[in-house]
Amino acid sequence: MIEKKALTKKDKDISRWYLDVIFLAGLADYAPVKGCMIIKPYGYKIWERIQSIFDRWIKEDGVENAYFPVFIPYTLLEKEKTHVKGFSPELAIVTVGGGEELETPLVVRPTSETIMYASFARWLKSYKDLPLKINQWCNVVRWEKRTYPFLRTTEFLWQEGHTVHLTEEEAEEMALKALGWYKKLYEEYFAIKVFAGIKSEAEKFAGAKRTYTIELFIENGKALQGATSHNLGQNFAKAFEIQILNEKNQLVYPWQTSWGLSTRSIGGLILSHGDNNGLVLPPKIAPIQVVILPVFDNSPSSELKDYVAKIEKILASLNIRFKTDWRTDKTLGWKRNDWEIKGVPLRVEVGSKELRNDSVLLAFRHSLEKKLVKLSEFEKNLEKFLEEIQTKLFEKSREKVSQFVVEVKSKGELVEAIESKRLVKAFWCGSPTCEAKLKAETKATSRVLELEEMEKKEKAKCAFCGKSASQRWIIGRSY
RNA sequence: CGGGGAGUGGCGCAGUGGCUAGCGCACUCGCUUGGGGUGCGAGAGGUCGCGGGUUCAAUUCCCGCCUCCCCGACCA
Repeated sequence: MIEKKALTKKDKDISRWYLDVIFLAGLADYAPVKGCMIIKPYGYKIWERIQSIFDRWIKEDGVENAYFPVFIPYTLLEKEKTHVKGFSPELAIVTVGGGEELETPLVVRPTSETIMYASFARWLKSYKDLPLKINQWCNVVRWEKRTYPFLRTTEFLWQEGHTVHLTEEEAEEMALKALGWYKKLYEEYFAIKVFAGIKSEAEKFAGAKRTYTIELFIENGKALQGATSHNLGQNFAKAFEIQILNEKNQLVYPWQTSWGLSTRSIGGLILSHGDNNGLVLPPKIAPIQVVILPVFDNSPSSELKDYVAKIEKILASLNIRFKTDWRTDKTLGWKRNDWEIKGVPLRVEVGSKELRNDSVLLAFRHSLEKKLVKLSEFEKNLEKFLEEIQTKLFEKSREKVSQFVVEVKSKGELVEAIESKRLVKAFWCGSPTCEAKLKAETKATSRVLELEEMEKKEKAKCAFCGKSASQRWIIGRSY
């Protein structure tokens, strides 16, 4: 194996590796604005895959897409006090427009609760108008002090779903449903094992009653929040005076949710499956599932062209996303490396040898294994091969997670586990005071209380402060 | 906002008080090669971050400023 020119080894320096992969695979590029990035076509295609999958699910549930302005009057943002307090340190504010000082500064949206709910207040009059389910695919801006491509950029793309319900139960059900979509997206499509559950008081969204989260485990021992879903209670309804008449002709505040998934998910995808040769994309999310690599001298023979056309026809009939690499200005070895860095799940090599005995050479990206198969077998088993890759990637992810999450009982064990870059599962009291102390001493915070754990009520002691605790939380450092 | 580092062709870097500022990668053209990042030749590309000072002469020394990167506190 030839040493990659610029790709750092993943196990040697995961941060450096991560940046190398992003640039070498052509996912993104730096932008002239600090903290912002350019998402290049190959990276954007991944986002489009995510969009098409998720968009289908929400529409099936009756969610409708809409678009609200990127500018939010500052006065509007101030209406929900906890909300503005949570976001004010990271706001970008426009004070000049058309060469003149603006009377009311405009905030570049960090999220759209406020501007949407001001409209909802005007739209909703009756319980018959409910539930209202609106989603928007857009960009948002949060002026973070430290940025990192995909994982934390000043501007990022996301979807934000916002719903309004008559009852608390319905809103809670919606928040959990959205969480379920995210879990499904990560586990079944990204092939990443995740923790789905609830956030602690200290970690929840500014203005929410309750925040649900999807947490990913990353090999450097950190946890990455992959998506969130909030049960907003009636906090925003009260702040924005959303009032409706119920069946008994009483004026009531409805119950709301909001939930989001951002381009950060692409960062999680890169980190979860990538290896020393670059990106590894699961077939269900890969923009290109199969790359055909013809092998020839000088120029391809007409026989080879016909043979490749035959393979292309098979792939098209199976609805496979594929590409054929006819480039002549790059050598075979270069092209192999290129597709490996790009993480294409399956490479199909065909040259005179394969042509002669009616076969194709398959190279599996996730295992780096090669296999010579008859063309007939290729056609028959291709979908199975792709499914197997998908399954194996998920199994691998699950194993990695179980290996790195350790259960601890005492403070000593907890601190030691965090120090040795593990995520911890432990009884924890959930109090903000305890969490602040935990963070000060270990740099770790509570990540999530898994849904299955929420039901449990055991008599135990908090592993950190020793006060009574009844549930096991996942605790660790975060990205 | 605290600590550290760096600004020199597109990218990564070297270098020098003086005459024509280099190297690798990438790029263009020609040939060569092609089953794991091929090799050769020719070529294009630079206000040496900005401003000031010292000097016969500054990319090089001095002062100021700006920007970026890394490490911490804040975060989808």
